[in-house]
Amino acid sequence: MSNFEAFFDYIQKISGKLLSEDDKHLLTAHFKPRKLRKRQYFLQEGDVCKYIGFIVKGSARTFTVDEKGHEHILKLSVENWWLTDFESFYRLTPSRFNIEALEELEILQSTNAEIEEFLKHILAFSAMSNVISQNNTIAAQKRMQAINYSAEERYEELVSNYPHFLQRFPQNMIASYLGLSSETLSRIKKNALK
Amino acid sequence: MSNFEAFFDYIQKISGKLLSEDDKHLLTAHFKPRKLRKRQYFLQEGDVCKYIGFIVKGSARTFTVDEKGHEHILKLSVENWWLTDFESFYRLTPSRFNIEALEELEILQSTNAEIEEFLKHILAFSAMSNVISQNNTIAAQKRMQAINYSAEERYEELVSNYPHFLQRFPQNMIASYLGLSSETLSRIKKNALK
DNA sequence: CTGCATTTTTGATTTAAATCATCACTTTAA
DNA sequence: TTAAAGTGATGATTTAAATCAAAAATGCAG
Repeated sequence: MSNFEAFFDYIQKISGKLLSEDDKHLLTAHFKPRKLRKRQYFLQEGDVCKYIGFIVKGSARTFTVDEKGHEHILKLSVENWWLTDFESFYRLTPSRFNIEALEELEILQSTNAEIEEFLKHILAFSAMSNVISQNNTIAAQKRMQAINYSAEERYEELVSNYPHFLQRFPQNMIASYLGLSSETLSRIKKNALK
Repeated sequence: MSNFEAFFDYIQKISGKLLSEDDKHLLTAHFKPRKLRKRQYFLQEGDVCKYIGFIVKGSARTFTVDEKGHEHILKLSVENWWLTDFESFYRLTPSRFNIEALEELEILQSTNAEIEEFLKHILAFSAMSNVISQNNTIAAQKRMQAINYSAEERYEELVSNYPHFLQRFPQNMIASYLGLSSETLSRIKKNALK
């Protein structure tokens, strides 16, 4: 199934190691293909996030709803990204987040217990996990700096890091992701053209 | 050496695994004790962060200096925390950060190449590394939410997560860590008393 | 204990960004 | 095909927090 080919390529590329035929069979046996329609929820606030999904096609947003009923997007996810609430997934605690498909979404999903097995038995998988952990740690460091950035600076950072997001997601989603009102983002874009 | 006892305890506690005598010898042979005086730099902007340090005693701050010459604290670190710029340390790229001792600082330090060896040969060490990665990923998720928090909310979050920081660090450092001016923090504290 | 540094508090003013309101335009759905 | 909902732009107003300025409190080195 071509879904899995992209997945295998991804693992091999990130880890720098090859998957054996046995590895591939093990992954194919335990990662379940799943489709979600636009607006469908992968995770709802209050539920334990039992699954982690590898995005084959489509996109999703992770968001919270505050006391005033306002939504705040924490993450926008696209192809070849992992989809989960790591805290809830690792610790089996109820999630504070919602994860919703923004477009028709195709994922390969698995459970915590299965992931533990892959880590133990598939060399490329655990190497990939380490690389992703490093990347996450680095991304976290960068994110921490964002507190001190102005609206313009946060926008500029997005433009340079994820330029394709601007085409792919509506402006109000981008604004929410940047922690801005959509009016402010609209004005920033106008000024940026000059 | 009692320095190492605390370090071993930490590894065993976090990993949930025991260190063998061989493991301990390997760690003792490669982690070098080092002392830094107050105000001394562990890392300067522009340098590659060659070391990772485990804090035995004391505290440090990780900060950047912006174009206007203003300092922004990204991280405050205390006993039993790791001290490094992970991006620079993992990727061997010049760092954008400064790391400075805030108090007399005692660490056990090691290099990237040595850490790789520990990960390969010491089961408890690699288990610890995985747990820390999970924690980092979760912390990163939480930090991302901070963008949407008001000054008060960020302060309240600090109070509940790291209450001892308030005793240990001067208020202007806390303010910088929260991304606030020290005047604003002073006013928040006054209001919070009511 | 004393005098100077640093840190914290307090007040007045400015500024960046949110909010509120409206309009135009485009999808989506009935 | 028409209404309804979603999206984006723009202007007026409000608000949270920064900045500027100066006084009080604290901490130390001699």
